[in-house]
Amino acid sequence: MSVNPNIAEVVSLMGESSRAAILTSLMDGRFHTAGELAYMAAIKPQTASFHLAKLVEAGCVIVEKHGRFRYYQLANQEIANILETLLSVAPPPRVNSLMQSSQLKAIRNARTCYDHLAGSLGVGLTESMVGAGYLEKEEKEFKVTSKGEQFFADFGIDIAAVRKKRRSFSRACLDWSERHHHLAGALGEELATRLFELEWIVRLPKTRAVKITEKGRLGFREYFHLSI
Amino acid sequence: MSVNPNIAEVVSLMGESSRAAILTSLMDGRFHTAGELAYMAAIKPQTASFHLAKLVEAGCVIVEKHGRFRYYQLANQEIANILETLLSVAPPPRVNSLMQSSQLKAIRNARTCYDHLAGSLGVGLTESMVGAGYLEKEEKEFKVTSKGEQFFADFGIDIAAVRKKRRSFSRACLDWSERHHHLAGALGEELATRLFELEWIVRLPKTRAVKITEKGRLGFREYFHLSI
DNA sequence: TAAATATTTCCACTATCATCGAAATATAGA
DNA sequence: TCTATATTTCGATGATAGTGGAAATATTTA
Repeated sequence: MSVNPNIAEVVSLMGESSRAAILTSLMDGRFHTAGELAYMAAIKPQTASFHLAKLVEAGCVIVEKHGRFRYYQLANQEIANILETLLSVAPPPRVNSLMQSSQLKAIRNARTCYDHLAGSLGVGLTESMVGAGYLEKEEKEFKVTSKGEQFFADFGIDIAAVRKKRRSFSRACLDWSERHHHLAGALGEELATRLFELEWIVRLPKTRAVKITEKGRLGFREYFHLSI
Repeated sequence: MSVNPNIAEVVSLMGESSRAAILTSLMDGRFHTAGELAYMAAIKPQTASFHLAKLVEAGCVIVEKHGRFRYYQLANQEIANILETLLSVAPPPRVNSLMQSSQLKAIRNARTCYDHLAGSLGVGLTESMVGAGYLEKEEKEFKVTSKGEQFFADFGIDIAAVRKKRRSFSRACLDWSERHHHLAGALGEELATRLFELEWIVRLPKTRAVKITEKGRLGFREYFHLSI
């Protein structure tokens, strides 16, 4: 229906537990099939389908059809932002088991936030780059210094190409677990992509937590002076 | 799953129209009786009571009993912030009458945000004090300079006493209508209180808009170089 | 063509919940 | 003590909406 998401509608939609579970699952920024989302929200596929239709209708979620699968994803970064904000507002999850406790630890430690990195790692990287003079914190974004331009180039990221993308270049995103800002926007995405490419981090199954590899541990120490 | 904070719980409370009306009424930062809130939300007292109990239970609202009255207030500044954010997210109110249009103008011009000033006046005052070197903008708060200490003392505000309060001293709060930061926290509250005391501003009935008096117009020009 | 899988549509059931009348409780004032 | 007022509790009602069974649709694979 409407191309632009009606944000008020979005908020009321997120108030329902099953939809909230679906959206939270989508916060990893990846595509998920309807069946996966149904499983993750612990509801039947029909019910998930019902909710997903509403979410698509409201512009919260987009869908791509590939064969008999339908892949769902958050519609855009703005939706992810609202969700992230609401996550920071919501009470911390109840910990019922050791399993959950370690999952929670993992997700606080390093996770994807839609398309960029968040958690302790995301904030740590960002602060390291600010400390090194590669980035400068401004009101709502990070400015890349000339020293930073060089750094990103060395790191294999083409700043000029990233700037051309039709989205905000280097937004500051508030981290719910750390309560600090981390790098988001096109540059944040590019950095995350590069780190996956370098295999410094790998995705963990069934969660948006990411794991820092041994290669990554060394890399983060050398390039970002982060001891993991 | 369920290692993520439960966003549904908090959001669903605010997503219901009667509760939203109650909370919006409470955004003026004052205490209101249950009856007042019922009237403002256009529901029967029983219904308001039902909603208020939920809001208290969830920690959104606090209540104080005085005689046969129960005075309700927003629980804390954080709740006010969330509401302020959701208001900024919601579509602008439809203007059905000239009356509403002027009310909207008034509320954009100068209003209370829980306990401090917001709107054009709140942002204007803050920027004036930053420009004059009384405040310095930091990440999430404003620092009072030594020049500022003197200014506030002259203005009748005891900075040392304000610092002692068990709350954040001088937070920066994002303004939904102006999209700029304004002074909040204990100092923001104290400033607003002082301005009411000086009768530079007065509360308007049934709204959180405030009116700038003639005395205020002169005062804001002289002390803050604001032409109203 | 047939079978299996992914997903949706249709439909009926059910639980939830906002609402409000009636009654109960609490307090102030006369 | 009696009355008026403020508010809550109880109980009933009605509407909304999440849910999942059954069946339809679409697509892949054998």
